[in-house]
Amino acid sequence: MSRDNCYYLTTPIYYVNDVPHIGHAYTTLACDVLSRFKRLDGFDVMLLTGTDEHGQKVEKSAQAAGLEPQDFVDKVSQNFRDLADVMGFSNDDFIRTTEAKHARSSQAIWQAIERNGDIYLGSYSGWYSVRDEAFYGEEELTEGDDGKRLAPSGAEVEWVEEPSYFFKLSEWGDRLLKFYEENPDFILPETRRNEVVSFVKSGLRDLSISRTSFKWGIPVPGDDAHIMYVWLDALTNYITAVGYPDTGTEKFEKYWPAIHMVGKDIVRFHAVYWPAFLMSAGVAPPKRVFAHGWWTNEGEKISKSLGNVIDPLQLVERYGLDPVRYFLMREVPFGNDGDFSHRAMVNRINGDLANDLGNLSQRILSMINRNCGAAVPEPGPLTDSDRVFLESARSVINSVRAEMEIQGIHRALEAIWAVIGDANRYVDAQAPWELRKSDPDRMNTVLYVSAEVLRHLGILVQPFMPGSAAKLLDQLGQSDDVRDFSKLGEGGALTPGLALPKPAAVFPRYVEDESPAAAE
RNA sequence: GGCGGAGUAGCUCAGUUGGUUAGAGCACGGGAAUCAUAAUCCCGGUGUCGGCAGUUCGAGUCUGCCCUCCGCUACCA
Repeated sequence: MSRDNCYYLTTPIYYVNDVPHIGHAYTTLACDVLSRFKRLDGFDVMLLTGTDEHGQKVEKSAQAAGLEPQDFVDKVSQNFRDLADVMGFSNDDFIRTTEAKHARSSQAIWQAIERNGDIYLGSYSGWYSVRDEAFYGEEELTEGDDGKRLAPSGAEVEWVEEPSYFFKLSEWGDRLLKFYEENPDFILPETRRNEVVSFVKSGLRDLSISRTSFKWGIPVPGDDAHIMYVWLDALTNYITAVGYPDTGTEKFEKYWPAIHMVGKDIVRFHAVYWPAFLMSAGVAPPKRVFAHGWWTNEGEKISKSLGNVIDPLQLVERYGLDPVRYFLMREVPFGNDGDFSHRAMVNRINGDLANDLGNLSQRILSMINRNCGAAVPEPGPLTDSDRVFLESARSVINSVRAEMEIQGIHRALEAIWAVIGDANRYVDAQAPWELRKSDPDRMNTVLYVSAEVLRHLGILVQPFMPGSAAKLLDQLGQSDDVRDFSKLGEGGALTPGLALPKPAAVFPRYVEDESPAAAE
């Protein structure tokens, strides 16, 4: 069992054959935000991402590129490390399934499953699509223009008949259902859980877990003619990274089991096959599988053939990193599908960021800068409304924490933004610009309270927008060692007299380029 | 076909175990203010809560039927 103050979160490992797109960025971003939150909250966090580098498709792509598979994957896996860099991801490790330790781990889990009597040799035949890495039934196929048979996805299929090892998944149905029953939050959101439960209830078939038709993979222990089926290989990365098969190590014991973040398309692999593999191998199943939704682009489904794939690097270039991070986490209830549009993006940037939070910090800090000698003012006695306002900012961490615990990322942001709304109302109601002449002491108090709330906001916003939050906290004179959640509340309160730098805009407005050239 | 989810203000969505005049944000209209990134604040909705019927003193919230959309899954020609 993992320790209470440890938090292990994984992204799927990304298939190197893909070019990184918004879906990859979105999954890892959510994990990054959750991880940063936990670190600030005092947890020992391990965030894992990486690349899935085996399989027939990779083998063929390498061949087409005139490269050895290893050289090919070395090259393309770099794309995903570059993405992590641009997006500011804070992953603690980047695993690659071509690493030696992963082959050892995968073979070990195979052997453990085998010892448990859940593997047998049989043979598999059927129509197989290399592109989809899936078998199809005869009736699902259509005929293409050239007479070739096509999968529902449009991919070509070929008749494959080969010996294969099977995992006795059919015998795991009841145990899986019992596990879901005893762990109602194992699969989130609930709608995905329902799907999985009904899938398992409908009866499971044994799972083919090896191939002989290609070589680019991890050999089956004791039978080199076979390589391990790509999903068993891929899923095992989650325990490889914490040291499997050495389960007695500190690393394994404190981190495993993990929370797996996945796209809704791969829920079954994570919520059915994977726990079954693990239980068979005598390893604890994951803590949770959270499946998020997909993005559309300006209302349209995203597809390569439509040519409307969203490149996260371009988004960052156009809107800036933190606005993109904020938008992706705020715009859509996490778990639902959502639509990306330029208009919605600009609304979030100018509304939530520039107007609400950006302008709030600017108005508070510039009043302090101009009227309080550029230093944190000395507060006088607090009024009831001061106290209520301060308390709401100090306690919002409780609801934010509760939401983050169940991956309610958008609701966590809503709670923070409610404080921002309160803050703007507070400043308006107290009108420190009038107090400047009528009651300077009271002005000092109001600005102190405002700045103190702003400090809380800066701290809270860090997981979502690390760069912007840092700028804000810099302007409040907060050193790096006073920015974690233990400093929320009265204990970390601003020290009167602390000199503050000249304020500068943290969230600039997005101004549309109105030039004729931009109108295309 | 089966299972599941959804259908609430122009848009995106909240609405605990059925109970006072159904909410938020955005958008839109009016006003105030001028510390601030032309930012902020206040005020403004006669929404058939998909439709019909029912249970109830009372239903967005429960029951039945129907319509539409989505997801998972099965099968047949």
